[in-house]
Amino acid sequence: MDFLPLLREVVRSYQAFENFSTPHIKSMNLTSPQFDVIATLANQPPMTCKALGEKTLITKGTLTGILDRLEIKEMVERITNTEDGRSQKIQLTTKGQEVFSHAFPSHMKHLQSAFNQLSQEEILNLTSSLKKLRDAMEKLTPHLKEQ
Amino acid sequence: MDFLPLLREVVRSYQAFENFSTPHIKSMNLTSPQFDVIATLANQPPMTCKALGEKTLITKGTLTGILDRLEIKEMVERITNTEDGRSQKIQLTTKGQEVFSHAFPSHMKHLQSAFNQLSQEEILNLTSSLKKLRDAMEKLTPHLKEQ
DNA sequence: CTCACTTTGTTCTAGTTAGGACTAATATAG
DNA sequence: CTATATTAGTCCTAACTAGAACAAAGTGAG
Repeated sequence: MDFLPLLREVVRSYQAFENFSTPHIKSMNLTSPQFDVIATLANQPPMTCKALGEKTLITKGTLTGILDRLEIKEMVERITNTEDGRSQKIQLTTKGQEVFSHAFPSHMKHLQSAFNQLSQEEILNLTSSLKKLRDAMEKLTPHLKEQ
Repeated sequence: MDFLPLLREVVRSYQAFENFSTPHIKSMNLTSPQFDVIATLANQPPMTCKALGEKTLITKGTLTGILDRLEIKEMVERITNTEDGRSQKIQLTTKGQEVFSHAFPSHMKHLQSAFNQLSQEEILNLTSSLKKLRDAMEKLTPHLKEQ
């Protein structure tokens, strides 16, 4: 019945993840959302803002600014969508792909050093327990009109 | 060895928590960090910004702005610290206490409806597994000179 | 005591963040 | 076909976020 310790731990472990992950991403001259966008676009056909937002869990108003900054850095470009005039498609530039090919493996290695400390079984159990908690909350969350 | 599903689930379940919790707090005319500060100050002797930041996991630069807004709303006040001229002590005003006495039980009830869906055993297991993951990351996080 | 170091909180900057108003384009009902 | 509704993305606002530079106050070694 006492869920407060779990609630605190959810918040704290998420923050611990951010504190562990973010400085490493910063050291490669990216922000966390920028890294997220690049990793999502990599090795994929160009996708719309909507699709990109759904995959990264970044809302549209936020995504515009992140894409603006990645465009300035010439890592991403917006191209016209011939199928639908309302939207554009987003894709990595050559420079964006080069950044990805270095930053992604490097960051995975960084993360691995932490996750390594859990057994495969613990990882699986934790994943499914978290999903159950997430489902419980999502079921009760007033929807969120998908961006 | 494949930790990506867990990583995704940590991020997603945290976001699900935010999406579930935040709208309810907003409906009481507070932001999540403001609620957090008020709940931390309630039923406690006045504390310094430093102590408040450590308890809420809000860094000092951020905390200044949050306290400014809570002061404008007259829910919190900064009082001089007679023991140390560098710092002040923060405390709830009478209005802040009144807001807390309504908002806190109401929000706990809201959260309970989600956490209720997990058994006590699941809650305990999840809490300790998350703590283990957090410890693994904190151990490897370059310190972070405690604000 | 005095100078160097540390600590506390504010200020500043750059970047998210969500949500709502808005425009342009598409889809749909009649 | 046409008026209406929906959808995609941008812009705007208010707030949070970390981190670094800063001033004021306290601490400690000599």
